Amino acid sequence: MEAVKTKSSDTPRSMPKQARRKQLIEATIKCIAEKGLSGTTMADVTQQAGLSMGIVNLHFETKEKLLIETLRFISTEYTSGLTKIFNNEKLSTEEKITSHVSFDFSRKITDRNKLAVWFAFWGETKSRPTYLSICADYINEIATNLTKLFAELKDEGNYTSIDPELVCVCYTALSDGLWLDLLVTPRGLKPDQAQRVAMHYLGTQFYNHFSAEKSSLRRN
Amino acid sequence: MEAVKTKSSDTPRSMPKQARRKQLIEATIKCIAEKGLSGTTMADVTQQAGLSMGIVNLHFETKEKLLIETLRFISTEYTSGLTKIFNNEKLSTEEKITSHVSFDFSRKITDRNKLAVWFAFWGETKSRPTYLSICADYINEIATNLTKLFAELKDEGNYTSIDPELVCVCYTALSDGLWLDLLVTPRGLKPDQAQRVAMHYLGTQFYNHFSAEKSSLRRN
DNA sequence: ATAAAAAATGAATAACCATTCATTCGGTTG
DNA sequence: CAACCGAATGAATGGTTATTCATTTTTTAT
Repeated sequence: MEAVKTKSSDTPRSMPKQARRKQLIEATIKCIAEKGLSGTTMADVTQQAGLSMGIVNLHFETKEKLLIETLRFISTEYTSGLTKIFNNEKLSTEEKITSHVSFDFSRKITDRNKLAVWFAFWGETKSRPTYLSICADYINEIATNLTKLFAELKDEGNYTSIDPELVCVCYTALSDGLWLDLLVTPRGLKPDQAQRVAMHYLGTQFYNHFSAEKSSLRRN
Repeated sequence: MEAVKTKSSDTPRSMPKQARRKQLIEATIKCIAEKGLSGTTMADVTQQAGLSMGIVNLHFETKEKLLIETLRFISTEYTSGLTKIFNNEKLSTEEKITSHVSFDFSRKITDRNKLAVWFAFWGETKSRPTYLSICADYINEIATNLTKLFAELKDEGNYTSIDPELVCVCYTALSDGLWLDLLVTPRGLKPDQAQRVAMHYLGTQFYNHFSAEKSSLRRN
């Protein structure tokens, strides 16, 4: 942890409560990425935020609640981005799916700090019901929407043998697994290559909509 | 943590050193699954093993080294299983691939305790070079073998437009993502359904070898 | 300008936890 | 069976860390 991001002087006390909470959550994300979930201390987080020790307890009561809000933050960021695409009436079904994939592999989402946070929490879902519940919620929400999109495209394109639910499970798993590649082997796969791999799969299902020619691992 | 697995009386002092180490590693896996990586203490592990506090330091020197050996244990278990399949000369290429998939979704591998351990360590790879290095090693080893299998099947089946490397990346990511499904939503997807999803993808690539009819999410 | 309220501070506290090591235990050997 | 030796024990130690709260700083209201 080298330099702090934000000095107290940059963040007046008059700022809305919500903003300070966000500042602390972002410091938490950075700390989890740099020291791991098990190595992140209150001192780390507050120092990263450029604030003093007691500040987390003032705004979140306990460390555990800060962690829960951190998970909720990245979950909400993810689902709200996807919901916006899903509800955008200017987009065709095909465009919604393409946007969904682009979003999944956008810089904002595939930032390695955030990927590290996702995996850290996933690794603890078995022991913490609260984490599990938050994850189950966003997974269900996204699955519902995405399955609908695949069902729509199936109708529009007269794809008779497609099972939208299966394609949703498969795409989602693929996307999560590609995130792991981006986290663990940063010098291997790049986000745009990962995106092509995801499109390659969709191309196998909706061959008239998503061409396979752009799915090579190598740059065109 | 309810009952301890092994009483001291079951594990005489004369047992080989290697066996005691394994016993402690297995206790560690159980603890990580039940309390999370961040919540696992030396007292937890030794109690789970039915042994006394100082035992980990006696056999592993430090907690950190115990954790590293735990990651190495599950990595080795996984790669050695796959290597055995890859080197089995009685199997055809097609059978090797099917066996690989079966192994990926076998009880031994999709045990939720072990899945929790995988994700816990993945979440810390960014902050711990040792974890990263262990993961990179097994990933590369498996990718090399699996890509070879896909290249062989491509030749054997005259599939002209397949990119074996792409299929390997895609299958591996899919498999990891399905593990996440098995970990996070245990009441949803079951291992045999996950296996069908994986075969569904392979069926899109090697349609003459892996029929699509067995890829439904629902039971046949 | 002043008082009251709110936000933030950080030293002190209390709980927790990895590690140590003097002692005990169990198995082996002569 | 007695002496020995490696394995195991667990109470004690010392370092770490989450949380508290009396005090200080800043903002807002009058």
